[in-house]
Amino acid sequence: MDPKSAREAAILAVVRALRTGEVASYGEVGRRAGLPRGAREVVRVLKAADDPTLPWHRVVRSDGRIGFPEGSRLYSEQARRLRREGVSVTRGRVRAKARPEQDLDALLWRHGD
DNA sequence: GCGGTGACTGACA
DNA sequence: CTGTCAGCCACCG
Repeated sequence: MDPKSAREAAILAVVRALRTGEVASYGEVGRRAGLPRGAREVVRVLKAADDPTLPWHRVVRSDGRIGFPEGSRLYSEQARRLRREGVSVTRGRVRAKARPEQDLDALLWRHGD
């Protein structure tokens, strides 16, 4: 198989594997797909993807912010989809569901803030 | 081939 | 907290 579509397939598989309410950064998706410096390629693949069932909204920046400029159409689209999954989005900041009893947040999103 | 670009990132001020 | 900045890398004109 040609290596280009192999990379794309790997990235798409990683994104599709994200479960409801789970978020990952572009860089993290790249790493899981075997591309340690692939953040920008993840972006390219997401942009080019035509699959409407692809959960692209679960991919955000490494600092926990949404990749689009606040106020843009895609920004609100992503924020809406995330909130519908129980992910809070405040002032551009995304974080997984707060679970005081479990430490799921740290597990999924080791941010150490 | 070459320079510009971007849904990025980590480091630093 | 907010900004730069240098790396990064596939794509595009």
